[in-house]
Amino acid sequence: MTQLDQTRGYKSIKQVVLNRIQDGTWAPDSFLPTEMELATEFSSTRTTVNRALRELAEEGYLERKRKSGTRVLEAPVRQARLAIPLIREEIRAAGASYRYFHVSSGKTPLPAWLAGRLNLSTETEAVHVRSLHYADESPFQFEDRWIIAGSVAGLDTVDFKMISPNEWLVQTVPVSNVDLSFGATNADAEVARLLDTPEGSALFLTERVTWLRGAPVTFTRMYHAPGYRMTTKL
Amino acid sequence: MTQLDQTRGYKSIKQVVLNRIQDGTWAPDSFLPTEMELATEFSSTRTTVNRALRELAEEGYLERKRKSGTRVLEAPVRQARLAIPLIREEIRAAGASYRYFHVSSGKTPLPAWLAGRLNLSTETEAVHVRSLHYADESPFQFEDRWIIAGSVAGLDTVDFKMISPNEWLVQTVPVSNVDLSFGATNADAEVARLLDTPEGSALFLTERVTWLRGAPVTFTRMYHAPGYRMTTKL
DNA sequence: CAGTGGTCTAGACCACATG
DNA sequence: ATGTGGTCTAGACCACTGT
Repeated sequence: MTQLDQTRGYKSIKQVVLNRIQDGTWAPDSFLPTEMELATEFSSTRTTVNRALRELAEEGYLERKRKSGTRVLEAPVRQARLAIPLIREEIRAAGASYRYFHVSSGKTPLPAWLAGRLNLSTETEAVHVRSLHYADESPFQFEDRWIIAGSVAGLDTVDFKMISPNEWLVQTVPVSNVDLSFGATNADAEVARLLDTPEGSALFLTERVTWLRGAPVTFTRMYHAPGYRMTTKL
Repeated sequence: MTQLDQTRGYKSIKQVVLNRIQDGTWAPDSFLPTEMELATEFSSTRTTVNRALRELAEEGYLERKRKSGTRVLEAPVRQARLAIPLIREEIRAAGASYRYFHVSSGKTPLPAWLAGRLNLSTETEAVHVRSLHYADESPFQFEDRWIIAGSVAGLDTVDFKMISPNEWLVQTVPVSNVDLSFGATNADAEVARLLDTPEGSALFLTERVTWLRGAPVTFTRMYHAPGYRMTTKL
């Protein structure tokens, strides 16, 4: 089937295997030869074959199980990798200048819908920050954020008129777990005003819950200005 | 800083390194010891340390360069992995029954905007298929798809009244590359009618270009019914 | 129990980036 | 020129799982 695969290395093995899947040599749901057999065929070692197959499995093409072997997946579970940059970086990367604008902030008990969602008491206090992110003087994103009081040290002393909550949290809570949700929503009167768009415009909406060691730290709704696209390549 | 890391293996090394990043032992923008040094510290080999660091780099925590070494990234470029299931599976997984409905199909030259986007001549012929995917008798997604004539064998003999283009393509073109784009759009009159929603509703929109060996095969716009959410974890 | 992938070791050479 | 990560080899033992 394949010939002259004289280039060496796990990458070329990956490519050959992918080609054989694409051209049907190894049909969906069928099993590949064992690592040992492939190592012999490619005049390589099992270690190298293993890396090639392991990566292909991670990319969603193969399923590997001890004892049974390596199987070609029928409908490859395609995975997209989304990069989630800081908004400042995202805007800069698009070649625009970035500006942060503070709309409002203050301490308040969690609204009931959010307390329920985070599985916290409605008496939990939070800092509610609303802000705008501009790209070249056009509103790019409206950010509506709650930060749970007591979840992060130093929260009481931050002035969100000066620094965006995102930037501050990234500095303060370097690594955490995140739940993301994407959807669409019609702009209500206030969001429309803030984003300088007609009421009812379809906005791309991102919701994000950040957890630190199992406890929620912050919940954010981000409303993107009309026309925003989130893209990915596989 | 860290103690009693008696568990062995590249996974435990990953965990220890992550902990040291989180607790500030290795601050952002600072350099880690070399693989050799870490191998000594963990009583392991460079191969094993290499795997741990390689995976952490792939997950966005580290940047590795020959000669300079391994650096802790300031703001980890968080990446989300989105699973892109077949819509039939997505609906079934949500516990609803799936039904496919054919709206229209026919052969036509590519519209200019699409030809430009795919870098093809406007004289290129394509099959244009429009269809609906129902979840429990509610419209779930409207699919507006062009399939490039000649890009796939057997296209002329398929009856898209019987099989959804997605299902057919998955069977026919097992492996391919995909560009994805997500956004929001207001429902126009026709889409509103098809999805049984008021005109102007904010819809979550997915656009997808599928490539086979560098040539475009199909372009799809998928309009999701109001309320649709795409979720993931980091 | 036996077969297959998962991982580790010890050592080597190579590729690339920096001084 | 030199240091660091990138990868390969050859061999070994282990862990899971199907029979």
